[in-house]
Amino acid sequence: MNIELSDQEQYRRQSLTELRNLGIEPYPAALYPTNAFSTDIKSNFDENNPQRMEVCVAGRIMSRRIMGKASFVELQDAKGRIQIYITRDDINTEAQPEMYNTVFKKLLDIGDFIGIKGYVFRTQTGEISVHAKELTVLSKSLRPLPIVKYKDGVAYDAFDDPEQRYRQRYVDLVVNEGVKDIFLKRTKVYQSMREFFNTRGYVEVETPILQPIPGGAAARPFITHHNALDMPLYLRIADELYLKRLIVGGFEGVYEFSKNFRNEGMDRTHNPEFTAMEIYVAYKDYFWMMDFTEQMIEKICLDVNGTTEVQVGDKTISLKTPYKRISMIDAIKENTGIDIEGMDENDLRKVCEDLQIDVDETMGKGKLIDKLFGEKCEANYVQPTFITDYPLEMSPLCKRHRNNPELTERFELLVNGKELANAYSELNDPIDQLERFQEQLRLSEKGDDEAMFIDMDFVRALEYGMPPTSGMGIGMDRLVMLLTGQQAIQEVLLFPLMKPEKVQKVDTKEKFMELDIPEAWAEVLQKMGIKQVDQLKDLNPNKLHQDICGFNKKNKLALTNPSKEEVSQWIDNAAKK
RNA sequence: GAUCUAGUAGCUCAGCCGGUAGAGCACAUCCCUUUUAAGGAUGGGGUCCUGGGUUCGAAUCCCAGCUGGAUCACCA
Repeated sequence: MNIELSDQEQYRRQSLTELRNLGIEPYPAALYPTNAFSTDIKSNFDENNPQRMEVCVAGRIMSRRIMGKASFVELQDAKGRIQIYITRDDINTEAQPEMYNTVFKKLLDIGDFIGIKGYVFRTQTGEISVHAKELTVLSKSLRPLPIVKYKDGVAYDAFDDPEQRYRQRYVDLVVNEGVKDIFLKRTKVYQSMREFFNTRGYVEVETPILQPIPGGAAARPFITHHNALDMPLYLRIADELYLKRLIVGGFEGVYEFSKNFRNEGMDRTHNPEFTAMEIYVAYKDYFWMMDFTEQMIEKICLDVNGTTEVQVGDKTISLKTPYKRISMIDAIKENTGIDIEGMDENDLRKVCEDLQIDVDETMGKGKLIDKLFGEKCEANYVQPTFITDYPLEMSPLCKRHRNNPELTERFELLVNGKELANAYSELNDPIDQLERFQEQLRLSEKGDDEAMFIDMDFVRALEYGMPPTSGMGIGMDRLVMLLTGQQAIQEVLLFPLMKPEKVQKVDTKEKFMELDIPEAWAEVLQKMGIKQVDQLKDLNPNKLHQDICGFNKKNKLALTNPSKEEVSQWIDNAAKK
């Protein structure tokens, strides 16, 4: 028996063998003809119909209540749970007379998949259940699931360690109520957004994830290497520049759900890979895009939640249109009382210092204003608000404001004090674009490691001419967080990035035995945590001798203790390896 | 990256001033035909995260590390 397995795992493996001995394959190949889901059975049940509803269901055993010759099983399928009533005389067959007492009661466990054919009825306590007439083993589970019980929506013994939940999301999905719902809603958000774009005739496209120049955003990229071309490649940080090339190419509107990768810190709102949606529409400006964005969000919220209100923590947020619109300068005035209109870099630095905001020499005018806004204003916009007209310097891909050359035609949509969407009237003047890129290069030389690279092909595309265009990007993960009331991005990503689990290498018993260690003692060493023969060579022979003799005594193994000389010979043998 | 905090049975957790490790669920054995966080009785199960140190003695105290979480920093 494998010493690495817990007793429960060993029992389950034993049951597996016994099932096979009884002629029952625990992992059958044939399809199982299910014709009903738990939730549908419950909602379609009609007590007054004298005709029994025959069903065939399949799922995982989540709990068992065994009462002698009769038992109740909670079966969980993709949509929910249904109770199964099983009696000995109903499921035993001539071919398998031990179906109830041995197979069901002894060899099946919580977590196993079974199929049930039977009819729907209501028990004396009123629960709609399936009366089993036939039980089929569909898949044996060798690891015990965490047992989570629910009563009146309260979870008992919830499986709630975030590390285990994210690493073993499959377990989280099986045992924790509501986790699957978040991901079903995530899919609905995508469906709803696609529908919104598709009905307007915009085209979903795919653009490169491996890029020679990571453009379209200010962020540190992941770098990788292409062997055949012997050149560096970057994982995309945004798809903006590619989508605009498509507008140059003559598409009216294009959009993409873009997996982006940014080599930055991780926390409850940042995962190294995340999904943004970006859309670009020709002949529009950012005013049009504000209308478009708020309509889109309202629609998605209604489709997903059936209401325009969402609850995030203790805040209720209304996503009903129209949303407040305020310029960045007015927002700063509104929150700090300071009018920064017309200030130069030095004035702004002084304002920041007066407000005790950390600033440094590498920050240009744009970054200073951004920082000022971020520190003093952003968190105050809980209800959806469009902040408009950002400083030129921090928006190198955005068109200059039609009335003020210091500003750009840009907005961000803030909800719950955080950026949700970002949009421009896109810069389509190729000469201005090149100058802005060059300004970014100067910032980069000044020490701003997020300043953008110059993408000359993108400039060349603009030189062929891009129609006036408005573009918008929205963080899909953040949107799903908002619509599901989650406070951590890890809760809306099926598999958030985690540091790799450390798995200790385990040498086989035989490897220990090669060192002239008797089999019984090899097992003892492994049980004591010496999993690899390499570990032996650094040990003190006296201490090891005492330890293993002590282990023998403590665990009443009744083994004959080896001599000190034998033990030190083991260690010598290990050192020679 | 910094600070704080946590890691004990398959799961959720107790375990104070250092003295042979506990509970509930799960599991095993036996009894029991309609129960529902569902029966009853009995029982098995632990590298107390890892490695050092202090001590006669460490799950407990100290140091370092690993892995989470929170806060901050960073961050379109």
